[in-house]
Amino acid sequence: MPAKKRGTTSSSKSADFSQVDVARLAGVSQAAVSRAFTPGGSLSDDTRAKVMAAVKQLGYRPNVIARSLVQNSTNIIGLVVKRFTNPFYAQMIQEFTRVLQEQGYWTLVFNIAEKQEIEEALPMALQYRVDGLIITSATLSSKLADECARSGTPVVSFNRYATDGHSHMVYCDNFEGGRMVADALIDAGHTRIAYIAGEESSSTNRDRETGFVRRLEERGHALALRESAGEYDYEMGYAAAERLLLSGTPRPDAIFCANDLIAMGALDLARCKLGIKIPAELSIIGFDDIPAAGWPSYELTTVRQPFGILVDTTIQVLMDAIHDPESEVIKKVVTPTLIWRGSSRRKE
Amino acid sequence: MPAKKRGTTSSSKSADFSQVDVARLAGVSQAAVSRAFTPGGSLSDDTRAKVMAAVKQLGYRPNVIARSLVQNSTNIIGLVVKRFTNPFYAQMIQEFTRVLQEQGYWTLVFNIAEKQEIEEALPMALQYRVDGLIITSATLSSKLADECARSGTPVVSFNRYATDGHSHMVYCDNFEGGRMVADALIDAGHTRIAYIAGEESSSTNRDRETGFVRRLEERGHALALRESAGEYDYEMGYAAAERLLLSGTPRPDAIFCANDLIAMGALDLARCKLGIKIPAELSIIGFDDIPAAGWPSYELTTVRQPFGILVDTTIQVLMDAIHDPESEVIKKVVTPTLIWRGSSRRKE
DNA sequence: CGTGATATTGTATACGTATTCAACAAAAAC
DNA sequence: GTTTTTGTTGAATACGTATACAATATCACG
Repeated sequence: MPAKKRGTTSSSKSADFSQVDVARLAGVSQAAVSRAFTPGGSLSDDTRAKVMAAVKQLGYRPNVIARSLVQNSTNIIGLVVKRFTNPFYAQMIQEFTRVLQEQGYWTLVFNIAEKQEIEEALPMALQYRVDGLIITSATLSSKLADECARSGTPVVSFNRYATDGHSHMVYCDNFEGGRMVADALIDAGHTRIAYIAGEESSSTNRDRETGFVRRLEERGHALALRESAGEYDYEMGYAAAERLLLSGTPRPDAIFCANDLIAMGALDLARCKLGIKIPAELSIIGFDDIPAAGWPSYELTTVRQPFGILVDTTIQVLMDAIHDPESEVIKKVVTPTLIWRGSSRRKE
Repeated sequence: MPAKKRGTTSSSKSADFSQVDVARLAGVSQAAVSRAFTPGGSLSDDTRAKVMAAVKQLGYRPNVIARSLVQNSTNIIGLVVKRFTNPFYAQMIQEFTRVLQEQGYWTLVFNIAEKQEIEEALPMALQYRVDGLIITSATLSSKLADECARSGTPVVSFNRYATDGHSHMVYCDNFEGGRMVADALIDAGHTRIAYIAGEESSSTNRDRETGFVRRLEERGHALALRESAGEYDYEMGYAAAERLLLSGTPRPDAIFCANDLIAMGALDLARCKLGIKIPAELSIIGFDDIPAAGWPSYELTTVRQPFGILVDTTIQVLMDAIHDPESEVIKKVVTPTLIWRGSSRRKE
């Protein structure tokens, strides 16, 4: 049992040892103990050994919070995510935490449901003095962006535009992805082409749709039908497809869906509930290339977001910004790839 | 531009204001500013107003790190997860961060790949002085558990046993879940029953399998075949099912898979590659009830882990432990439910 | 007006670390 | 042998906050 207790309230945590305790036991100064834990700290092998012996004997562990206070750097990155049922984002968190850890950073997750909740979560992240922020599925208000800039906290917007003048950006070329799908469907001979939107207010949806529709028009086609899922999830995609396919108008022969989950919902509805042959009677194309898109039950043609590259790039940009706070706004665009699978007809 | 700069190195962050700055501007003491941010702090309306005016003018934001240092409490919970491709765990993180936020806590994620990495990650969590720890998909070595206990950091093991004498536990009754599946398959008239294991070393796999096999034996049946996926993911399940179904021995008429992802892999292999009719020729049952299990393309019969309850219970246990550090080890077992769907035959 | 209770405020200190500065010792250079 | 360089060390201070304690000011009540 530790020889010393601190704190008076019963709810306080048990005693931890400080560098002072270690120093006393080792017969050196507190500064020496600190230097023993500082890479490149000036310390003789002799005292270092004495310190380490005392450290081991006490089971001392440095207090990162105290270090963060004096060094004004926490080694923590704030990751703001919108509530995700989408495997794409689950995979993202997975990947972000992993790569950040490799670089010696830890991830504090802020989970926001409503768009407006970011107004509360982000100030909290700043209060924790995170070294940097990654924002997915949300856009910073200019007021928030200013606060980040003022506190010197670099921000990278992931898969979103940011026009605030401070945030860096890394995103997939959604516009180009939409164009690819338009070309693919026209080339395959489709004539009644539909689109199912995801979350209407998201820039990803806007860009995918705009690229898609523009390219259709460039090649003399028009969008035959449009429906909105409202969210990027399976159930909403299923329901939207139902509205689309039972609307009474002539059935489309191809649907481009704003993401894979929506596409899988649409595919299941068409195939399982309406008995439509995929792709003979209806082509369906998604966006993201989540793992399930490649499963034999779906064989979903889709636009692959190279998320390994996206994540790595995002973290690289963030690291650069942390080490050079004065740098200009960086903007990296990653090009997606069309992955041909069995849910869409090929060129004849 | 802030009137004052701190730090000397070029890489230091921009100036933030401290309570001292606010106090000077408001013409009060630093303590008064602190009290203005302390709920129930003794302060007159007059000075409070002066403080708040200065706060607003400067754009002051409290430094949670400094507060954590003096209060010896960070309001951060460490969440240790094993690298997850499994949607079940993605959903968990989602849910944990959400509920913890509702309770005023933030989540620091530690992502470990290899079992042994926890030996590095966990001390780090302790260095950050987290108020509590939730451990999923891993077991604490007794050495680590001791360190947590010594530092007074409560630990809840999620869906794992912990015999270290300190960790609390919340888990689903996997043993009972296995029994349910055995009963369901026997009642439906199956005679050649197989099992595909997940990660062999996990207690979840062991319990599901043991419950399953024991119950089979109790009712006079034996396990006809056994194969191991090795991991809890789709690809491994697909491959394991291939080995199982092409092994040359008479084909099983039912397979219980250690989780849904494995089951979906097995189902896709059987149906799409081998052309086996599900459930007429082969019943498949999974475990977890992930969202995709209910999709019309799979209609997977499965054992539902009530993960909302699991998460809520875990956090409740953790909160209790934080507020009463001297409490005995708590162990909560949640009972799963069998969800009947189309991938398995019903009783005749 | 006096007295005690109460509310408000400031001073001083603590939390655990990193780091500057000066002191000193040892070694190297001459 | 002296001077210069280099390497080690401790004392002192700073980081930004919370809080115990003492010192007031305010008020109620007689």
